[in-house]
Amino acid sequence: MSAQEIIRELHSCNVRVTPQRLKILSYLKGTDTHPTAEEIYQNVSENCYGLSLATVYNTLNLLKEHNLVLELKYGDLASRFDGNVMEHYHVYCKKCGKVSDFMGSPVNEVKLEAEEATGFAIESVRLDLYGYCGRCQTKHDA
Amino acid sequence: MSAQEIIRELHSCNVRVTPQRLKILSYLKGTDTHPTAEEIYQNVSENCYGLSLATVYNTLNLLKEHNLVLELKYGDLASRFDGNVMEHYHVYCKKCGKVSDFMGSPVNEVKLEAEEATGFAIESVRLDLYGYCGRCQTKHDA
DNA sequence: TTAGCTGCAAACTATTTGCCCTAAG
DNA sequence: CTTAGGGCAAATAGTTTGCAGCTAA
Repeated sequence: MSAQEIIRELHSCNVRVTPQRLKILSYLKGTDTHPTAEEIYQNVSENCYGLSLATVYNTLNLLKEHNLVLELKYGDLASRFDGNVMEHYHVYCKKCGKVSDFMGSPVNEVKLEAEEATGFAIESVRLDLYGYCGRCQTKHDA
Repeated sequence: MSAQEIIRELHSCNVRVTPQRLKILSYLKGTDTHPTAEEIYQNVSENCYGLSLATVYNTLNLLKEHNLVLELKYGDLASRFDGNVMEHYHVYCKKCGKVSDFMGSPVNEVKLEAEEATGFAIESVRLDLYGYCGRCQTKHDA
């Protein structure tokens, strides 16, 4: 995703474009490692002199509100962020903490069931699968 | 679920039975409100004089490790806990924060797809649906 | 008897906020 | 030129931990 496209995305949300926001969002759109705020800060700082961690948090909250990024909370401490906002799911390794994306069959039926059963109007879904990644499977001592 | 049954559950995990643990687990098994640690503390304190919040946290962590309770983290700050550990899903109201249980079709196919696509060995699933509860649907200003 | 638990308070960590200045529009 | 945003440091909130006395087994 080019810088121009990202600028357009920000404009379309009536969000003022700043170098910090541009770089943070670009970074997130260009990785699939689901970094934490701290990791984003480390990486983006490299070409954004003087960037502060508070700005990273503020920016992530802003982007989140406009559905430009996803926040993923796992059992561990720091939230992880995902620049891919298309419906997709995640697998989480209980041993090493690795998070991988996974495109699965949409779970629309479940959405409908939920609306009927609970009376909620469902807008979005989050599906996480917990287990052990290939690397950790052999050596995991439950 | 009777106190006797809860004691048996704790024993079967080689967990020492204390009044605090008994009361916290009983409370969680007997509610479907997905309380936070603070709420558990408030409620259990009423008939457990001198209970401390740290004990609530320690106990919840212990129960979690033994899969006797589930921890649910949402966008808001405090984790919520669920004493129902059978596979079921949750709907979360983006307006008022209410969390309801929902028994849906098991998503086993998705589990298999994920194992094939990612090479992970999947052990458990968490499916959350986000939207607006009946009460909040009429008055939500997106 | 004794390993493990509790309560308390202090520590810790992720995240948020207030203030002042800079920069986007 | 005007107002939102950035940087910094201090504040906050949820959660964890160290320690000393207590208790379940």
